[in-house]
Amino acid sequence: MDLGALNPEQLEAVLHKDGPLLVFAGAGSGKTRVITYRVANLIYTHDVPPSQILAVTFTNKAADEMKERLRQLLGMDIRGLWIGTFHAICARILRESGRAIDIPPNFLVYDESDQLDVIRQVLRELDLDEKQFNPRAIRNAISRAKERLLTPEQYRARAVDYFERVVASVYPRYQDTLQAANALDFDDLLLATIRLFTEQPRVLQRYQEQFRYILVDEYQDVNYAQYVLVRLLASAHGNLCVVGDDDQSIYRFRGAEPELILRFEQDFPNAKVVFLERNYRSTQPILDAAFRVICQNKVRAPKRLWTERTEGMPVTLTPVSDEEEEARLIAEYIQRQVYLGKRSFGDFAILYRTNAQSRAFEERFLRERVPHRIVGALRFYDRKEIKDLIAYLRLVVNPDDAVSLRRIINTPPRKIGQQTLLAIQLHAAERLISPYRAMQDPDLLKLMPAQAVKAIQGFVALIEDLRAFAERERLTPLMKRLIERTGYLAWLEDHKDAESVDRAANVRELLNVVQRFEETAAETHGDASPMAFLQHVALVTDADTLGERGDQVLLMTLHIAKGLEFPVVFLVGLENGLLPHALSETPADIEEERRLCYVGMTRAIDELHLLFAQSRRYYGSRRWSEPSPFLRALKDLETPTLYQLMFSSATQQAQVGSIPPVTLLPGQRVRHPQHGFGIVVRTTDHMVTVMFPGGVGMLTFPLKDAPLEAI
DNA sequence: TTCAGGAATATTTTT
DNA sequence: TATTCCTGAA
Repeated sequence: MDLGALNPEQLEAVLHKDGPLLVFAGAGSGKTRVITYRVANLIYTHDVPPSQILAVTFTNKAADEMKERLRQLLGMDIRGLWIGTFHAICARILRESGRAIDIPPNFLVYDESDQLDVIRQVLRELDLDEKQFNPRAIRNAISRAKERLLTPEQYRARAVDYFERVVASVYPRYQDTLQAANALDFDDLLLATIRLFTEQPRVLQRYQEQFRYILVDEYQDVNYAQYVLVRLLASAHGNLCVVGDDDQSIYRFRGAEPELILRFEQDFPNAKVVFLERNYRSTQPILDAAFRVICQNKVRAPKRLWTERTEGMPVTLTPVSDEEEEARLIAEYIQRQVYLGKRSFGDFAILYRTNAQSRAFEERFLRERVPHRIVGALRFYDRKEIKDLIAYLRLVVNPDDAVSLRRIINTPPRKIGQQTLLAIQLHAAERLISPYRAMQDPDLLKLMPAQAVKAIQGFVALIEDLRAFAERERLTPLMKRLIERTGYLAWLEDHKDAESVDRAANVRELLNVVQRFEETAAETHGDASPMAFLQHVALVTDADTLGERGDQVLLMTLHIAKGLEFPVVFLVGLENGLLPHALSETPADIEEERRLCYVGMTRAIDELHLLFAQSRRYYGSRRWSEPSPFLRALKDLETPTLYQLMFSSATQQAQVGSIPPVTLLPGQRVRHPQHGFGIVVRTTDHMVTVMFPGGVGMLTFPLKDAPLEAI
């Protein structure tokens, strides 16, 4: 193993063997390299068996990449190594050892939409109006409670205001419903593992002995429950290495506690602390701009990135009139660069705060044939038709799954309507059995009309047929039979509209996905059971689906962009209300938004372009916006506009050519007799567009006799 | 029970 | 602007 490629700080982190270690790894500081070398060094130099190492990553993709790099680095079988997200690792522990606290190994993982379905159901039971009590807000409140390890009773005791009291009444029923369905939500995976470890000390001891070395990546995004879990596992031997960057904590809204990384030295006294501040990614101008933004935050560990790439293009800052101009300008810039042979499409990324912002780009790029890909907008597994088929599979694996049953009992239509379903659920609730069991209960059937009985029995026969088939056949044939027997594909093919054609294609694609899953499972972890597939479906994230990059412009949210890098980054929508988002109120919220801005800026390798629009469409109506207050930090920087950049290079290109002389170039400051000071943002052969501050906005004049004076 | 069409309404990031 | 919700007709 060649350690020569590491800088002194990286080497320090890699060579540290026993005891707590905290690595502040700034953006682009070679963090992944440090982590993989550290693990490799433990195995290679210190003969630590891979099975004694636990590495927690933030995404499944990060886990896969780490595995791959280690395999290359060590050239050996590292299958024994435990690498994965908190959720995946907890699920694995619970399937192995959950029996000890009465969790059957075939539990399902409920995702957010399953959770919402349960909450709506509970609200109905409690006769509460879901218009008045937003199921999403309740879900979040329950999730926050679980992250802080609060049981329903403890939560109730703390509930103060009306909303909290409503949550307090939903929470226990929600929990009972999940348990009855043999399902765990994301938070339960952690909660149940902690419960397992505290109630069964011998189980804890076993895992403590197994995981002699623990490594947690993205420690700044760890929540309280995850922190408790790590402490439980690491307390025996103290060989805990955490890696993170408080400046890149962007999941506070999801319960992450960036304070934990700042507190690490108190939690684990004698911890060695290493700062990785040398940046291998960006140019100095990019780092300068990013630092100016992030150092405005009050709560942060002082540090500053540096680089040897002292030369570079200036960061640009461009006002545009609206989201359409934003998209048009960027499309034009990209196309010029590509056609001049300077870049390919895959070098560009557009980063934004909210998914809705992708719309304008999508439309423009489609029209101008700019190859692009929107990352994570709609997960493959979130499509209705895929969710439906997955629901069938879930029901086959676990017939008590009431959420899935409700979802597909009448999809495709099989004459089981609202009335019938209500009768089934009522009967189930009375007898304390799951709806599926109720459907097999003669006591219920004898009360129902013959037509309904026939429909119900048909449905039960379908599921039972698939269950029997699943006993002896593998996943792919099971899925094939499922699609055929449910009549799902045939149902879609009946409709000839474009949407149904799309959906039918997705259904066929699902078969490919299943097949690929089986193949990779055979190569790696070995488990290709329907249950393993379901867990995979529940735990894969948007970032995981990024896959190999084609030669396409990538569009994604700032959250998804974390950990990635691109030669040219456009950070768009830098407006007050968008970034920072209007819903962030407290100073801590604003600091998180500023970190989000910082994360976006530090994704750039060579060029960083910042844009903000003067007005933007929100749900059909146009709204005016101010530039983001974060931009004030850049006021002393030399920041040309993208227009200036394009024009100066265009004039260079065409010096011999015939571009008419223009006096009012973009970026030129001008004065107008009525509107006063303004900046030229766009110049064509005949027209000039000027942006005036103070709500006046953009005005266009004929170039020949514009009432403008250059200043 | 199903489905079409009009009305209402949402409004951040996601393991 | 889209999606979801709701109503009423077949």
